[in-house]
Amino acid sequence: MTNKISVDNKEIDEILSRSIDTIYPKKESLKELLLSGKQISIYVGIDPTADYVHLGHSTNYLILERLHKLGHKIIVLVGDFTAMIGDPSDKTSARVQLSREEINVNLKSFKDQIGKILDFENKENPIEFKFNSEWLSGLSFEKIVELGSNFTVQQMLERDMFEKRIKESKPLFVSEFFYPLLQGYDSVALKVDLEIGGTDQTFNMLAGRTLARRYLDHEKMVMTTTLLVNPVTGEKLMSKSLGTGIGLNESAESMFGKTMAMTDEGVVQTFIDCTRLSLEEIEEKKKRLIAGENPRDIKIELAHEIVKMYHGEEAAVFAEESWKNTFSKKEIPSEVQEIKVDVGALIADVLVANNLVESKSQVRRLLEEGAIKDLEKDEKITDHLFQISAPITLKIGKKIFVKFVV
RNA sequence: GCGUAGGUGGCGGAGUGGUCAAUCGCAACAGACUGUAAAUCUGUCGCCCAAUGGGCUUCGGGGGUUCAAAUCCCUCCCUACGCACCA
Repeated sequence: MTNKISVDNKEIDEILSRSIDTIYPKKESLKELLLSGKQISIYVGIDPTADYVHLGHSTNYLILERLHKLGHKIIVLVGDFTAMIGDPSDKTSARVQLSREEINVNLKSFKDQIGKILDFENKENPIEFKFNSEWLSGLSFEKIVELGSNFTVQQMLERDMFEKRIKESKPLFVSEFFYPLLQGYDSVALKVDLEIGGTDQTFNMLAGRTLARRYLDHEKMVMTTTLLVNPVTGEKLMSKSLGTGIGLNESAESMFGKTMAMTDEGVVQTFIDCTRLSLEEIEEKKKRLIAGENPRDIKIELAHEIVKMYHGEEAAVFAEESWKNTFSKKEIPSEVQEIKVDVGALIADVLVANNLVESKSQVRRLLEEGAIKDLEKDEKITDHLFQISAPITLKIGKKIFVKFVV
């Protein structure tokens, strides 16, 4: 296959700097390779246990999109084998062995979400999918021992994460040492030229670099991308556990709302990492912020841009309108989920039955705190025996809106 | 294998027979203030019950002692540290 490779200097420079933390061995080497006109192969790994992809992940895919457009070969590696081993640091969760079907379901969900960024339908330069169980499940113990001889325990222990756990007298399992070995071996099996991942993957990706050199005498480069963090506090902006992650499969409204709820300090970085706007355009926004423009308005533009990427311009306009009406003008949202209930149903029962609130105790607290409001009458509901006898639109807490019809 | 210290709610970490649904911190949730931002202040934070009260299930698993156990005993599992081992 002879694909035409673009060597657009400006584009390549941007790929090499935008959202990039470090390039190994160095930026110049990769630049040289990209300018050579040769097609290179690039891979990213994904975890098949999760069908949840968030905005933080999108950074890598936006870079891949650019490389793909230049004509390079993209490989998505599904870590079905590594996922099967499970994360030993989280002993509470059982080590799940996913069936091929479950993996396929997650994979489809992944494609639906990432398909908004990467062109999976491209026939001329198709994006390839691989599963690492293909080569990892057949590895002999001998081979694994041999792989292990490429690294020292000291190297492993230097990892921050391990060092920290030793210092804190927390368990560190031998199996955790296998991770970099197996992930590194993926690079050997795939014979790729470049791997892209977040900075948290640095060690594993570099292990692959070592192994590719040993076994293939091949220089595999590594590109680490910055994680979305609050530049002031250093806290992760996209954290599933903190509930701040914005999933790519969320509705336009929810995506818009969550973006607006994001801290101001991360706006510019999010533009850089999660949108396709040019750096010049982003620079403009930054100037406006410095000039003292209300960050909220820049954030609205960000939210609009993000929603547009995943739901289209029309939905973005609508979501923006809807957000402004609901939260700035305090109007009743134009689109509210409707739930049909029986006449006389108790409010607590209904809210719990529809998973809007996790327990009746929680409903009771919300009622006591004045967090549940009848939007049409504009009054708080505090009676725990409140019965729904006529259609009613409720606001529960800050962001749940629901209409009950009888 | 031996010894020592441990295993408590989403996390960290108190509590060592009744006053413990379990101090406190973080996270989370709600209210106020706002821009559904941040910061700040206030409150909530196992589940269930027409309920200033009552019931149920929790403190690694199982069994026991007691009117009463997170707290005592037995047993099993798990972790850290030290000793031993180190082909």
